[in-house]
Amino acid sequence: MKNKIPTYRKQKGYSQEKLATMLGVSRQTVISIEKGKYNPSLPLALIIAEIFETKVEELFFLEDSDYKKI
Amino acid sequence: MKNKIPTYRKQKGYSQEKLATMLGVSRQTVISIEKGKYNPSLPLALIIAEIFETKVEELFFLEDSDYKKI
DNA sequence: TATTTATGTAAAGTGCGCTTTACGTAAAGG
DNA sequence: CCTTTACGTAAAGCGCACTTTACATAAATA
Repeated sequence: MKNKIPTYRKQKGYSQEKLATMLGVSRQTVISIEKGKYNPSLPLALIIAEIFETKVEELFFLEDSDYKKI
Repeated sequence: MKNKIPTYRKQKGYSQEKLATMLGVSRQTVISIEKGKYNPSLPLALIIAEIFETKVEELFFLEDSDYKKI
């Protein structure tokens, strides 16, 4: 899964740590999600979309590998 | 998290097993997600929304308990 | 130069998403 | 009746989402 979180985050002028605090997760979690190391849970993805005033589909993108994994 | 999956599923005339096959997951997974026993992964949620031609936000709803858990 | 801010990696632990297998129940149709 | 279809519960196992802690680097600034 790829995502546009860094773009939206910088647009708002948030650091990774600031965003982590707003989301109620660790800074490591934000880093790992931005880098695509793993996928956020659904509740977390919904909250991220809420914070950036957009939709989950606008922020996260399935890749071929995602379809195969499930 | 609550969801509208049963409604959309019945609208399409799919059994839980049929939906599970389409999603590439087990029937147990569909049952558990519909009943709210646990949340689908983000890739799975995106694929479900795709199948029902709607958005993740239309299908899944955060509750107070979700915000507290994270 | 020393410190602060922002970003990144690594590694070990916990809980949950999803699987498989098995069993139970109710409705519908042969 | 008997079988099929659809839905449901239970339980054990695996891998990943997320945590915490520690350490590293580069840029900005005092």
